[in-house]
This record gives sequence, C-alpha cells and structure tokens, in this order.
Amino acid sequence: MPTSYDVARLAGVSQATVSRALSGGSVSAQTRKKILDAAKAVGYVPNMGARAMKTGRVNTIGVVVADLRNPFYPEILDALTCYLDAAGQKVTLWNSDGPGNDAALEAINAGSVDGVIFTTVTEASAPLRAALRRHSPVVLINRTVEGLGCDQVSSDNVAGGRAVADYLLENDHQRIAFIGGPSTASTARDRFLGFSQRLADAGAPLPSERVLEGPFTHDFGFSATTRLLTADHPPTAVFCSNDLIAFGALDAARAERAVVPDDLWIVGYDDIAMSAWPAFDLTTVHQPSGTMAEAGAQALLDRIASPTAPYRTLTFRSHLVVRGSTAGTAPSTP
Amino acid sequence: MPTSYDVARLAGVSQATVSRALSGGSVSAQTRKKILDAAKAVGYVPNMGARAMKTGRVNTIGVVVADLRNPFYPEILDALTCYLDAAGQKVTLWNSDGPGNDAALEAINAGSVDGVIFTTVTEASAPLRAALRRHSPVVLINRTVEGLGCDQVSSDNVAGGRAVADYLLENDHQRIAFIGGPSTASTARDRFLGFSQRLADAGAPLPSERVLEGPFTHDFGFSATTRLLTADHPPTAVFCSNDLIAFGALDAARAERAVVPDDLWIVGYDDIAMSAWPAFDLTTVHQPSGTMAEAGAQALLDRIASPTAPYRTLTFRSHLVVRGSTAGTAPSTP
DNA sequence: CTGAAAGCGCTTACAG
DNA sequence: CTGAAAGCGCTTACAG
Repeated sequence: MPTSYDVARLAGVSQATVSRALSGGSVSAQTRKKILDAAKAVGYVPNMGARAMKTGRVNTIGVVVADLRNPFYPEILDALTCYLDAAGQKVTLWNSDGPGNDAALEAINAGSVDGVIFTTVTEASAPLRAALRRHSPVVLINRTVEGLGCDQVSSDNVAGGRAVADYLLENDHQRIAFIGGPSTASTARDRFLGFSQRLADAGAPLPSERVLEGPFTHDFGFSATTRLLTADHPPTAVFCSNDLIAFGALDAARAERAVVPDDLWIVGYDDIAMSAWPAFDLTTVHQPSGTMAEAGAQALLDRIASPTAPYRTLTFRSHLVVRGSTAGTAPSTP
Repeated sequence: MPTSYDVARLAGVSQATVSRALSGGSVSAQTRKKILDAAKAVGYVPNMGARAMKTGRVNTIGVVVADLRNPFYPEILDALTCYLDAAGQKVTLWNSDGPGNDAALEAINAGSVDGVIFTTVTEASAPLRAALRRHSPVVLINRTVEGLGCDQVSSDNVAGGRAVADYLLENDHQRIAFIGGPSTASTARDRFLGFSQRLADAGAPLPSERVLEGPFTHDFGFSATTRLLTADHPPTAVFCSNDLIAFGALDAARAERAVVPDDLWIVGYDDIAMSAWPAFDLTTVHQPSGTMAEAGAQALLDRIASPTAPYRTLTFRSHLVVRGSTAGTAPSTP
C-alpha cells in the first residue's frame, strides 16, 4: 500500500503537508490539488491504524447481538448499521450470548472500537462494571439493567404489558395465560410485570399453571401453547412476550384445531414486520425499534465525545396494534 | 489506558520483554509470571492499532450484506460471525446494496480489515476489479460473478431450479409460473435458468406472462401471485425463487381462496428455518447456508495467508425438501 | 502556508 | 534469556 510519503514525493511536498491536505488542515488551493492528484494517481488511502494511534479514535463502534434468528434483532441491526454508516463509523459485530460480551469490552481497551452497544444484556458482568467505572463508552439498547451507571435505551415494557392486560380485561376474558421469555431478560420481566400486576389489580390474578417461561422462540411458543390447550381448562387468551413465541402459539392453535380468535386470542410483542403478514395477522405491541436503535447509536456517539457526562435513560412509548389474531375493539385507554 | 511501558516498569523489565512475554516469544518462566501479574494488575491490553502497524494484520474481516430483513442473510451472518469469532477474527459489517460495497474495499486499503466477504454481489464494480488486480483478499458467498478472478462459494442454483422443474413435471402440472428475484442477482438468474430450460426441454416452455420478476420480498410474492391467480388461466403451480417470495405467494393464495396445495402448489428456495413452521410448511430447495458461510470464511482466511494462490470456486449441492405446500411425491431423481 | 521533528504503542531483528 | 533501538504510518504542535 502507498503511504503519505509516496504521495509527498510525487507531489513534491513534505509528508506533513500531505497529511494536512487530506485531513482538512490549511493548505493552499494549488498545493491541495497537486496532492489530491498524486494521491489518486498512486491509489493512496490513509492508514487507519496509524491515524488512530495519533488521534486515539478508530471511528468504529462495537455492537453485540444475540439470536440473529429472531427477526427483531436484524431490524435493530439494520437501523444501527445505517445510522452509524451515515455518521462515518464502522461497525464491529459480536454475536453471542454471555461471554462474547466481554470480548467487546476488551476491544475498547485494545483500541479496536471506540465504544460498544449491547442489545441483549442480561446482567452487569464484572468486566462491564469495571468498564463503566473507567468511563468506557457503553450503551444498552432494548434490554436494560436497573440502576446501572450507563446510557440505556428501551421502550416502556411495563406499560406495554399493562396495555395488553387492559385489552383482554375489557373484552371479558376469564382464562388468560402468559407465555414469557427468560426472566434473565429485562424485557420479559417487565412485560410480565405490567401484565400480571394489572390482572391482579383487576381481581383476576394469573394462576401459576397459566404462566410458562422459556426461550424467545417459535418452538417454545408452540410447545407451551400445545400444553395450555390440552390442559383441563384451556385459556381463551394468551399473551406471548414476543412475536416469535406468538407465531409458535398460532401454529399450535391451528394444530389443535383451535380457531384464532374465536377459541383463542393471541397477542405478541415487538411488532416485527412479519406480524403484519396475513399468515399471522398478529395483534401485538409495537415498539419503535428503528428509533430506539438510532437513539442508542447517537447516545453512544455523545458518550464517546463526553465520557463523564451524566448518563441518560431513554424510554420510548409503545402501543398495542390490533389485528386478526384477536377480535376485540382497541382498548379505550390507548 | 496502560501501555506496555507501564507493565514493564511495574514488572521491573524492559518494554521489549513485556511484548515478548505477551505475544509468545521466549521468556523465562519467572519473568513471564511477573509480567502477567503486572499486566493484570494495571489492566493492560495490547493496543491493536499499534500491533497492526508492525504486523500488517488487524485480524478483522469485513462482511457486506444487504437486506437483513430476508432471514436468509441473518442465517449466513450468524454462521459467519461464529466461525470467524472462533478463528480469533473480528467482524466489521457493512449493510448496503450497491455502493457500500466499495467502502468495504477501501477499508482493505486503509488497513481496517484484512479482507472482505461479499454475500450479495450483483456485478463486478470497477473498484472490485481494481482490488482483485491488487490481490486484495476478497471472497464472494451466495451470489457469484461469472469468470471473476476471486474465490467464490455458492450452491448449485441451476441444478436446484432443474430439480423443481422435474418435480412439477413428474406430477403432471400443465400451467406453471415462475416468480423470480431480480435478474441482477446470479442466484435468481441461475434458478430461473435451470427451471425454464428443463421445462422447455420437456416441451412445456414457460410462457412469458407466467414469468414475473421483482424483488426478493414477501410483498412482491403477494402481488405477483395475486396477479397470476386473477388472470384467465391461473397456474396450478408456482416456483418462487426464494422463500420470502413463496411466503407472500402463500398469503396471496389464501387471500384469493385458492387452497394450497389442492388448487396451487407453491415451491420456494433457500429452506430458511421459517419454511418448516406449520404456518408455511413450504416445499423448498435446501441450500447449506451455514456450511457455505463457513467455507467462505475459511477461503478468505486462506486467501489472506496466500494472496496469490489460484482462486477456487466452491459449489455446494442443494436438494428439494417436500412439505405441505405441494402434494406430490418426491422426485425420482433426487 | 509549509517543513522538520516528535511521538502514538507496539514488534522484531540485532547485540550481548 | 533480555535490552536498546529502529520503524510501522500517521498527526500535530513548533518554527520559519
């Protein structure tokens, strides 16, 4: 690869002037032209590693996702890469549950990335706490950790769960079930919390045999719903804590010859694009995943610029989207 | 961030010895221990940018994807990140149709990545050709470019299309349609090629009004199928050049009250995980996406190690998976 | 506006 | 086995 010295020689100037011309320093118009021509002629591109050593910035953001097979994450990742790309940042991707998180944190120390966005944090690991103590730029999107000293972006999962409870109550459901993701995920916990509390407040608490917890997958939605429908008093409505589980529930209902929504109402969470497909036509809680991703990306860029600024918690509003997997009118208190 | 000098001071050795101890050079056991202890004490992690300047390697691979909303790509990306992670490589992601490709190529010149994997190439851009002339490490996965001088990994899309034609012919379909992705994609072209040639060979060429081309989306599958079903002589079978289009076709068939498979057979391509869900139960052509991704990743690592080795073309076998969206027996020549 | 020089944090021959 | 020194390719005060 050609270096700035090669360009300097060809343009008949010093290497320092080449650097200035290419990184926006003050250079005379004709010198700049000579340099740009020479750079193009030799195919020069500044070496980012060398630049980073001086500037201390690599213009690269780390993103940690788990479970790309849940379409919710590709949607987040899509928004994230587009936004960061437009901001002139590269994106380094880690795909992992658990320990891979720490690799991303270490990459901050190694100067491979300027900061990290976590989309699926489950708890504050020791390395994460250490990184925050050091004011390493870290942002949590989607899942959050209560009281953790860093910027966090999510939607109001408690209110979302509550809205579903209100909706089912207003439509006179008596036997209601909940199929939830793992309680290690704050999203699953919060949705359950809002949902179950509102039901309890209304004097119709969820019996434990109608609360099933498992992974955020179609498989689990299918098996859990099959179990519910083949029990003695099958529910008339089930709230699934994400859309993937709800799709599994829909498939299970069909397999058990339960008509949706006549025999069983099914509600999901996330409103991923597929939910609107006729094959599912799923009533679900919409959260603004793209907006959340962008807000998180911007929060990280801000954090990198001001490592010791007070940290912020952004909570976006969510709302119920009523479709064919339920038959009721929309809730009166939206 | 602490540097190797900080560690050296604490351990009472020279900076050079620290570097040796941490990058596998020969150091006495007790010196190594002192150094590792000191490194841990100050939280030292070698700076990757500085290391890269000496070694010329950043241990980072660029991956270019487009259309993360097609679950096929997250499946590829998942396999890719897991494989490269295990190989000690970071992954830099570009998400773009078209021009973003060139950013990835430039990143090779800038020393930000050691090589690039393209998953959705449509043609050989001038920068791509220039990069290959320079022996920049580049691998094409999934979509290919005929005759391009680089490693390419795909599955046999022509044979896949042919297998679908055989299957439909053996089950006596007379009116057959094809809904294809954009002809800029080699996959769409090859699947159509194998399919249409085999039909023509059998004396039943596809009439042009039953060949529809558009994007690889559910929307397009839906609208195209609606058009086909509301025409004068609706087809009895439709081959969609990916699963997403086929899902749209299934939804359209239901909307038009055409029973699948009694009135209409639908066949997809890719065999993404969702195809097996009861909601779709789609007959489709399986391609080993995970294996292809791993082969492509390894090919790139090999290429980086040997930039001027002869380039290789890997073509994996595909096979028809018969499910409920068709009713026939599996083809006699698998 | 331009150039000479220092330094970012490593690795790696080269001596000892 | 260990240390002194050079150099990877930039950016950026500091002079002029």
